[in-house]
Amino acid sequence: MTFITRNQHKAQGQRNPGVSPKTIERLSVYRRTLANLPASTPFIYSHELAAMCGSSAAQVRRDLMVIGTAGCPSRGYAVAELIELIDKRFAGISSHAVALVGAGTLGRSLIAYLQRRYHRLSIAAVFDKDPDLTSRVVYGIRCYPMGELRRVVEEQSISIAVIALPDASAQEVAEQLTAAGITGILNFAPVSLRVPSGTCVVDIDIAAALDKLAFFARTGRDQYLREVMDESRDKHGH
Amino acid sequence: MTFITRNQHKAQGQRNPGVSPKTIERLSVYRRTLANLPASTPFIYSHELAAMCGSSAAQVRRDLMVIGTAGCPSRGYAVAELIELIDKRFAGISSHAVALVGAGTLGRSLIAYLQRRYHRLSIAAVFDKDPDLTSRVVYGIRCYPMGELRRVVEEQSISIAVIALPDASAQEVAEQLTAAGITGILNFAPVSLRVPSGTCVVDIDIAAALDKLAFFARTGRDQYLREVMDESRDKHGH
DNA sequence: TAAGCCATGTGAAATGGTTCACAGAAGAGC
DNA sequence: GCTCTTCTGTGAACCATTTCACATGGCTTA
Ligand SMILES: NC(=O)c1ccc[n+]([C@@H]2O[C@H](COP(=O)([O-])OP(=O)(O)OC[C@H]3O[C@@H](n4cnc5c(N)ncnc54)[C@H](O)[C@@H]3O)[C@@H](O)[C@H]2O)c1
Ligand SMILES: NC(=O)c1ccc[n+]([C@@H]2O[C@H](COP(=O)([O-])OP(=O)(O)OC[C@H]3O[C@@H](n4cnc5c(N)ncnc54)[C@H](O)[C@@H]3O)[C@@H](O)[C@H]2O)c1
Repeated sequence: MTFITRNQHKAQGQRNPGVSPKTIERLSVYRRTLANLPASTPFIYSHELAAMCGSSAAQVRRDLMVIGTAGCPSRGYAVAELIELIDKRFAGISSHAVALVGAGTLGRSLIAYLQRRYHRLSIAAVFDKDPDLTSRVVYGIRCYPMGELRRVVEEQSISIAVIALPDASAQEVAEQLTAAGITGILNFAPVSLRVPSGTCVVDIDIAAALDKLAFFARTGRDQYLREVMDESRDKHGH
Repeated sequence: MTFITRNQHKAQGQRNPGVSPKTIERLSVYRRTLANLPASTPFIYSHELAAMCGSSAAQVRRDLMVIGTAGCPSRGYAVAELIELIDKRFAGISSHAVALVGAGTLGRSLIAYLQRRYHRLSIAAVFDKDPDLTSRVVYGIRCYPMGELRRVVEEQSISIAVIALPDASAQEVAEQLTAAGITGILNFAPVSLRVPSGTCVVDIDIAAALDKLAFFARTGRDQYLREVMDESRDKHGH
């Protein structure tokens, strides 16, 4: 959930010609959904995957084009092969080690979550300035003082960091991170980070998400009417 | 951070003719940014606000059109007036009380966050099935057993809920919520919720956000342009 | 009062993303 | 083997969002 949208997203380099962020996000969801499938489902149709992911069949097929699809009519896609192809598309290049900065309420919650449920990337190190936390082990991960950031990031070839800091510290720490070689930041602080070219920021703004929800999820029955009216025009293919 | 994108978002009713979700999200960010401005800044230019929010001047002006702008050349926008206009656009919508379901690791973190830093909407009640948690007060908010959901939601006119539950329980609880009258759900579980028409779901998918980051934040210096991606897509019911 | 400057508000163009619609391929039934 | 059905892969149409570009008008300076 983010919002920042500077005027980038240009060339995206030669490396990934025109793969849209939306597609990448959905591929991540497809990957997770496929991995949770029981072994009794070796094949899947685009419309089935779409239903499971809240997407549309055409959208799924279009997304799968970027991984070089090999679906077969009258059978669909081979689940195992699909997972492999998605992984290949995501593979390589950046290291899989992630740094987390800020072991407060949110930070600890994220450690618990990512350690437990997520396997492509994992938190390799936690940093905090609070001496009560540093040099301890938080949810099984070593928490370092900020002074060690550069060293640990370099030693472990970390290129991605998560910011879970008080708003006022976020910009300052973002600068330390990029100076240490971080090229991707997942930012939970509701501030707009200014980072050098070449660094990628993804913001997760929970307050803005709630506002959006409040705006669109109006109460009352005229809402209901609206949806019903929409459905007359809503084909919802397959 | 989400992904789901059924074919809704049509007319959006007569009430909000064609206000895009992106615009609403950015208005929320503008609102917060303006509110944090020192009193010594009574006026602001679109390009200044854009810089603070990581947007562009044209984007800001375009967004502000939906609130009926009253900027003045050579002075910019009156900050107080802008906040008031944004509030008016958001106002009258749904009740400002939010229910949180699931007082686990993430749930408690969210309570702390929303109580402390966010003022437009606030958590009015927490629900959990764990008897150790219910009937207690968590971070200053009463935690009810699930059986009281319908009663409390009705009594307090709650229309928005946050789901912070184990993945396996999310769908089942989403159904209880809509049955109780909830029309908007902020969903942190990485599952695609199926909800009746008229219910709006906003997903926050942290794993997908990290994958997206890993994909675009490749290491190396051939990436010249900063990449910023966005956002959440919302889904109304089927 | 006039001239220069600069920012707003907004059509219009550009870009990005989704859906449509159909050709072609593969299995099922006969 | 032929036909029927149903799905994939994809150009093209469609829709949404962003950016451009400029007419307009307020403020300042002289
Ligand atoms: N708690 C949530 O659920 C939640 C949700 C959304 C967004 N956020 C945002 O996430 C951020 C963190 O929230 P939180 O609730 O975890 O805050 P917190 O105060 O609980 O934790 C912040 C941590 O950062 C550490 N810290 C502070 N300054 C630092 C610095 N300069 N360098 C290194 N470490 C430093 C502190 O020691 C503390 O451990 C905030 O910006 C908040 O707005 C939080
Ligand atoms: N922890 C995080 O930072 C984080 C981040 C992103 C997403 N998530 C997702 O958020 C969800 C919750 O994560 P968590 O770490 O807080 O889990 P958790 O296990 O710590 O908490 C879950 C809570 O839900 C309650 N619960 C379980 N089933 C219930 C039911 N049927 N009705 C009512 N309450 C019920 C449990 O008693 C528990 O208190 C998960 O889907 C997780 O994938 C968590």
